[in-house]
Amino acid sequence: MEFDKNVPIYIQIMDEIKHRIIAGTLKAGDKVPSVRDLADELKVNPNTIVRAYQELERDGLTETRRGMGTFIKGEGDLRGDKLKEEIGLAVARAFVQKMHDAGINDEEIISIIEKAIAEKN
Amino acid sequence: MEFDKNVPIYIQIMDEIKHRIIAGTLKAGDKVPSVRDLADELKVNPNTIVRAYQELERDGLTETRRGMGTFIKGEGDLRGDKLKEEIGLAVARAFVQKMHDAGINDEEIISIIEKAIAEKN
Amino acid sequence: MEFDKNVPIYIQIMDEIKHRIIAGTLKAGDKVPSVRDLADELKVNPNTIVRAYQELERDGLTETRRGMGTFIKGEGDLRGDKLKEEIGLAVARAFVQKMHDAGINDEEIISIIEKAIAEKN
Amino acid sequence: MEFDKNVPIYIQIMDEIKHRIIAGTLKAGDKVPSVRDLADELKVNPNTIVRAYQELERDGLTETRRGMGTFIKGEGDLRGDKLKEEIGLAVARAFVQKMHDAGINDEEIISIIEKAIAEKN
DNA sequence: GTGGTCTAGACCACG
DNA sequence: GTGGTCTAGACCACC
Repeated sequence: MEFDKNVPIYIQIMDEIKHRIIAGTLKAGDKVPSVRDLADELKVNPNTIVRAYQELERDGLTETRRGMGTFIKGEGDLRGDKLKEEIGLAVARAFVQKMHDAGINDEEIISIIEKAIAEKN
Repeated sequence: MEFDKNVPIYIQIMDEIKHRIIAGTLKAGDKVPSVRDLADELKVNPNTIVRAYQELERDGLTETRRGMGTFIKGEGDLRGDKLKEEIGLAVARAFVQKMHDAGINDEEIISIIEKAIAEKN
Repeated sequence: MEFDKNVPIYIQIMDEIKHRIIAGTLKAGDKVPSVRDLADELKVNPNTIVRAYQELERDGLTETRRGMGTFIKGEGDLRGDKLKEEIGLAVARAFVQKMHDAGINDEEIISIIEKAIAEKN
Repeated sequence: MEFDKNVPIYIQIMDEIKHRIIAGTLKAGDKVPSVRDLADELKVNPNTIVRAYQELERDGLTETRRGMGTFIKGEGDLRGDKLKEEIGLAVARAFVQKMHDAGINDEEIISIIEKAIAEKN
């Protein structure tokens, strides 16, 4: 895993975990790597991992059991699909707001998005 | 004007200027407020305004004429519409990237955007 | 049984035993569940149960008889009522201290408590 | 300021700030000492102060303005009295719950509290 | 073994 | 000057 140096590493680790939940690689009840193991693997300081895990817990995505490790929290409705929807919608709302602020109207938004997508492929 | 504390104030000021150009409040040749005036108006450190103006100039949107102030640069194609397109596309590109990272595919992007728009109205 | 993750599990298990004594479910001379049984029941590491039992014994609430198990110790004054009083007073002392620290005076404490009680019913 | 070594220093710092808000020593809009200054004063690592301030912000009690410092956030209703009430009630709720769990009824709670208060004075 | 906290000291962007 | 992040390494309680 490579880090974008413009965004805090702990945020990128959180994102990675979220992506894995969405992708289904991590499911409710699964154990996440221990702080030390992941720190070694990512060549990152353990404190950085701790912080990422703590923030994930604050977000209600994981649960830590003392002395046992950190686990994906998934009581029924926090499955990948739900999370994907949540994240996606939150990001989309911010995006639409930004576009409106820039004086771009709804139809223009759609057409610009399509342009951006076409461009990427 | 209220600032989003997650993004540098000078960036937000740059955005504000751009929005005014798009909206037509500021047109090519117009004089932008003096550093001191704008600092007072926005209750912000003058240095912050200076930096915003410097970056706007670097972006080719303004030009400073010695002893006269800072002006909107308007040589032909830097009119509002062009700028609007430019900003919009840049924001859209970042947005599409973020959605892809989250495992959301192209059709889903469109549908989520439509949902976000509908929700706002 | 669900655990409050801010307090050690072995403490919570001790509390549970104490509550059972107060409630009368466990009486002097009764045998406490075996370490293995309780560990299974509570889905907890056996070491944790061992520690809870050790501390209960240190507190004089139980005694272990070699090869026979752990029993509620009941010599005269360690009946439920006495224990209830003891626990209650200890908890109350800590509570009053915390409220004083927060700048809440004695009358306010009583009135807040009454509010909290009313709220619960 | 002396620290109780059983509770995290950053929590104790948070409590201290809360107490000062309740006492009126810190009012809405006031600037809290800079991270470095407070770290020097308390002979504590700056990171510890940073964490305390960040958690206070998460709790909505303070606001940090980039490059300017950390300030008490107080839009109308988060004055000392309100906070006092909030903290007090939260603590009281937990206390009442604990007492009920221990099989102590409402009247007993009041009488025990009075005993604990009398004992302190 | 696990996570939680702290120190010491560094570098960065922002105002 | 300010806060934000990170590393390196330590100690602790808990399971």
